[in-house]
Amino acid sequence: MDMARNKAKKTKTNKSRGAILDAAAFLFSQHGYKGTTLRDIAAALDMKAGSIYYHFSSKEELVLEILTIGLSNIIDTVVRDVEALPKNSSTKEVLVTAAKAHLFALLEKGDYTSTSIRNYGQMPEAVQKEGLVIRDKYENMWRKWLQQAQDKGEIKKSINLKVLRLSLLGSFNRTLAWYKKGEMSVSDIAESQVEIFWSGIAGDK
Amino acid sequence: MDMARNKAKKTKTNKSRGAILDAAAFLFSQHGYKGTTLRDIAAALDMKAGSIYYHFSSKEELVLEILTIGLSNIIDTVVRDVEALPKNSSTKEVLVTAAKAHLFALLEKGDYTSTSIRNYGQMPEAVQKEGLVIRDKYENMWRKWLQQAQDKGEIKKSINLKVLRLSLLGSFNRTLAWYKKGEMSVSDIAESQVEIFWSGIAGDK
DNA sequence: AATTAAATCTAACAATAGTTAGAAAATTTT
DNA sequence: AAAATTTTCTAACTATTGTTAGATTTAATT
Repeated sequence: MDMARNKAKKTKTNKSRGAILDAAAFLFSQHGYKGTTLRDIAAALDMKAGSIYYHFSSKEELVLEILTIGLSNIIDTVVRDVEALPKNSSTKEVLVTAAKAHLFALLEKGDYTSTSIRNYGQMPEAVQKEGLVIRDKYENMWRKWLQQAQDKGEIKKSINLKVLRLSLLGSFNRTLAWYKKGEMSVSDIAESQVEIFWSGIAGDK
Repeated sequence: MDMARNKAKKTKTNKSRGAILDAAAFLFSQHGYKGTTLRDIAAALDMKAGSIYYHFSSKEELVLEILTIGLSNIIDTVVRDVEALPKNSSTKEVLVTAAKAHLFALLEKGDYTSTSIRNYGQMPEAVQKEGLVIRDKYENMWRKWLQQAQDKGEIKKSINLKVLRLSLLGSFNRTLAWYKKGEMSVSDIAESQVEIFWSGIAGDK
């Protein structure tokens, strides 16, 4: 009957919806998608499993949203920080900035990103497909940066860019497996990693 | 009654026991531990789930054996190849050799190793614990090699060895996620990766 | 060929999973 | 405060899971 009415319904839904996402991201990152039940997630919030269905229509929808948030967060952070650099920044500066941004997003909002990066295999196919799309977009950015740097002579011609890109992102992402809060700062880790890739490790003797 | 008799019972058991391990490793690596059912594994071999219990006493025992095989395979291969080098080999030679051995083990017996390296979280605690023991042993080898190389001046003093070790192994292991048979050879990937770490990527301009 | 042992199957059990419909409680709006 | 709406709970259903005991088949040994 009445058509224009429910536009900006300030549904207070968003409170526990966010709480559910957080709890689910944490548990997924800890025990995997299949290893986490809706009852586990509900219990972490003093709720019952059935209640989750008021906010999400399925377990799959829940994990899809976590995946999207996790991956987008990395991309957005990296893009923002890199674009904020002066136009004439050196490749190394870009690398350090991107590395720091990537690691910050990865290790701070860690529950979302690690859910996204590990355990592809156990997720429903539709979710995997969506993840690939986002990841490809991100990898293409890196592909472009590295190619431009090599064209300008700031990266040796002899370097295989595919191996480089995958080694870089591989060692960034693997940080998830060993990073412990309080030991080394995210910033130091990023600088250390870029320094290794940039200058190599060979001694002078 | 008769005591010494069943010493080397050439039980023909070993045939389908191995087949079960192979099928399980493949499925685990593809869909994760929790995402693979005993019925899936049996079906892949035209068997029924119950039959698996003639060879293994539980799903946990099955995955534990796969994990042990996968990790030990990497360690054994790497140790064998590195120890076969002449005593006076350079650090870079050691690195290239170790990288190749690691990647070969990782990518050839890939089902076992990738089951072992991904998806820790979903495995039973006892299995995780065992995996950590083996992994620590391996990481300690690398720790030793890198430390000696730095002491001898073959790796810059300024390099943080912890970050280096984890970056190296991280990018090796991440190869699992992108390696495709037929594109780049395992050998080339290993050499490429070591070259990047060894000499860095900085151009001369 | 008969007997023994090895391997698989059948058929079920109990536990747990995602999911759902409707009742109950909590919150917001009037 | 009454009414309407939003949120959570209850309680169940169905499918699937790891697992088991016993019957059955296949292979090895005598």
